[in-house]
Amino acid sequence: MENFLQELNKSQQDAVLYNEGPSLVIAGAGSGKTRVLTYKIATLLESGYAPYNILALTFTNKAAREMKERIAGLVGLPLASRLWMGTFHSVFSRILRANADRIGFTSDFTIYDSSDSRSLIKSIVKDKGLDDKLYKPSSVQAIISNAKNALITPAAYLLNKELMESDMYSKRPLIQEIYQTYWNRCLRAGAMDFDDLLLYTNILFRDHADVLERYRSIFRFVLVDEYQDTNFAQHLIVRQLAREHGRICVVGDDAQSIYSFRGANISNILNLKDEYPGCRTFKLEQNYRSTRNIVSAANSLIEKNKEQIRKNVYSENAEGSKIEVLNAYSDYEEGYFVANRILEMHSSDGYVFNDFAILYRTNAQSRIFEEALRKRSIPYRIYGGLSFYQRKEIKDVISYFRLAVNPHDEEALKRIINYPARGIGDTTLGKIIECGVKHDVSLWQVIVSPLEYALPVNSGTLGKLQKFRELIEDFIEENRSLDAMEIAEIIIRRSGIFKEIFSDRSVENISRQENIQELMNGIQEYCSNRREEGNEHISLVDFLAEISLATDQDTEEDGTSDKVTMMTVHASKGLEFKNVFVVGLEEDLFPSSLSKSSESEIEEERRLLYVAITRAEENCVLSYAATRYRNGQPTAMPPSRFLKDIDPCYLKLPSALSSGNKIPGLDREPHFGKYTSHASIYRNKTTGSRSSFPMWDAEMSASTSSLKKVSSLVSSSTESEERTLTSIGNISVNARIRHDRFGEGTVVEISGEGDNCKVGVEFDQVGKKQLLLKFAKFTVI
DNA sequence: AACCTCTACGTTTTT
DNA sequence: CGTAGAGGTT
Repeated sequence: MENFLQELNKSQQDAVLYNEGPSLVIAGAGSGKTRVLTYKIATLLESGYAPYNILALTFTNKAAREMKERIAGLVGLPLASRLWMGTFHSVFSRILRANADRIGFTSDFTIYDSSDSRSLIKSIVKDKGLDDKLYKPSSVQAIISNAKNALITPAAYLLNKELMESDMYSKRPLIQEIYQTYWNRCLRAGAMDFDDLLLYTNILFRDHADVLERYRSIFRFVLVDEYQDTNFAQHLIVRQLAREHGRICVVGDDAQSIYSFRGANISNILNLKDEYPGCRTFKLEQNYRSTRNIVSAANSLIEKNKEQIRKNVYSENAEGSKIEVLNAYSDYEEGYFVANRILEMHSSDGYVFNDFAILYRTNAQSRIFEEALRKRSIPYRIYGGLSFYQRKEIKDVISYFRLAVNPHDEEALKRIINYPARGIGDTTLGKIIECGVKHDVSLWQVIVSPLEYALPVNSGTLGKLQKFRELIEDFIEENRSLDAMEIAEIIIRRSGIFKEIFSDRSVENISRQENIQELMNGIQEYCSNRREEGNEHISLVDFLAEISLATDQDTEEDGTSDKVTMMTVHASKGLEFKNVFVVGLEEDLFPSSLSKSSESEIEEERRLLYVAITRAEENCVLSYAATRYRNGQPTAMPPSRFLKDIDPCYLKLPSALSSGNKIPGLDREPHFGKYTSHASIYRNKTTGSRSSFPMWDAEMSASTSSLKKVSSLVSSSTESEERTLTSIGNISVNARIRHDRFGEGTVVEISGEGDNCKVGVEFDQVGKKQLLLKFAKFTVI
């Protein structure tokens, strides 16, 4: 134990060693927060706590996994793996499964992801004959989610004057009714959404004193990471578990609170001392991650916020270089600048690609950087966007899994009742739903007893439904005895998915096959991991429970590959990189146009930038573009106000336009001129003439607009029924082309017409390929 | 029921 | 610009 302590500074030691009462650790960015938590848990274990007496809550699976690994390194895996450690959602879903009967569920309940719940809301709005423009499923979903986070049930909603009046004002008086129906249908389907996991935990603890008592005595010590991101429901769960005995340690940084949009409330951490009498506060202020310059720059930014706990984050590392500010004419040029800068630093400063991250405000920005990096052959990986589990073919397979575990699962059933096609169309499904609603039973119950519920369908349809029922019952039966892997294989074969997807090798099916293969590998891996931990029987339920709370952030990356990381700033929290590019620093993007209505929203955006900058260890680059494609339109973008919040003495401003310490564009309005000249660049490209910017010529020759030109010529040639198969559009046999993936090659044949038009190309590197003109991305050279 | 075309729509962040 | 969803067509 002594040697642990030597690796900690004084304030870290104090925080680790004080375990007699409640404590709050305010941990500045890069101050070794995770280290304190892991050592604290190790200390608790040494001082006699059993691992299962310790509850440690995090916000991401990744954070939980990393911490578990580090603790395993200190005390060994057997001990570490028996800690109650995980995200709020995963830990409490476990507890809910164990006590499901107390709250009207079974332990096999399904977890709806946000698209499941949106789809259910949509279906309810439709059933009630409401206008889905007014009752937009996503807005209704947000309202319901907020209510749940505030622990307001449908019944409580009805009694809540404020909410009901607000719905009246927005001309949507029936929201409560939708909420009530949503609630009932989830209950009937045996399903919980993300918010329910926290809400029902609160209900469980509130209504069942014996259960609460039991968990209070099990969790003799409670630790919570990232407390600034807790919402009311989470805060209350923690309070119920820990306030009485007061053995709690909460870690967080108010300066890094960036999730208020989903109900996180900074006052949970700011007011903690009032809730836990005798609470001691420890501040970790030394930053070990970043250079002095980066820390100072970040400090000068966050100082502009009014709401915060004052602290003095400092670094004793090298001074480091200044934060570089890049200004580009356009979003494309921004991508080009960043890609270039990465290559420069890669070749001259000895960095590997893993040392770089590009952080942006919105996922939509990733596209341009992908393109720019791909052109320069810089390897990259993207986090976020649509996750693996959101892909259609994966959701389909998972839906079968879900039904095998819980056939009442409405969303899963709707998804695959006619996939693969078995003649049960929308009309029949509509009748089943109507029938279920009428008798207040699940869709599955209607299918099992169609006569009892007087389902109005003909005998042919009835037969099809019974065949479907037998299929699912077969899965349910097999699932009782088989392992996750075995049942998964059976389901994929007997459901007809295998036949559907693996029968041919068409372009789009190949990627589906790969995805399903990847899913199977995932199950296999999950099973072997669980076996290592000493479980013999690994059921499908367990696997589903795991993946319904997994995000693509959690998919294992092979640490061997050397790639630039791209992700949103939100996703980067808790990570660090040697070199960080924060891009798109423009008004209405960062800060987002949707977060400008109040000062507190602006402050949150400022914290977001603070988080982004403090990810950097050695170099940080901030970039912005004067024009950017927004909704298909090139739009003038003023630089972000945050650029002038950072003390310019920590910045290296763009040389070309830097006059003194001014940020180009901040104090004047030159963009209109630049913007128009840019619009003309775009025009020039489509008409084929050359722009006057050399860099554009070099970089944009393989642009999407020239691709468009090819395909538009192709379709015009089909219109005139032209069948010259030696040339089509501006492609002809013997033409040289460049393909994004396959490199350069020579066209050897042209066949088909219209959308089926194919070109055979002999590539220099990879041999002959048939390219479907409709899809292939290449340019004639 | 599958396929296609057209239009409308939206762009915040995530367990 | 890109997609998703509706609507129409085979």
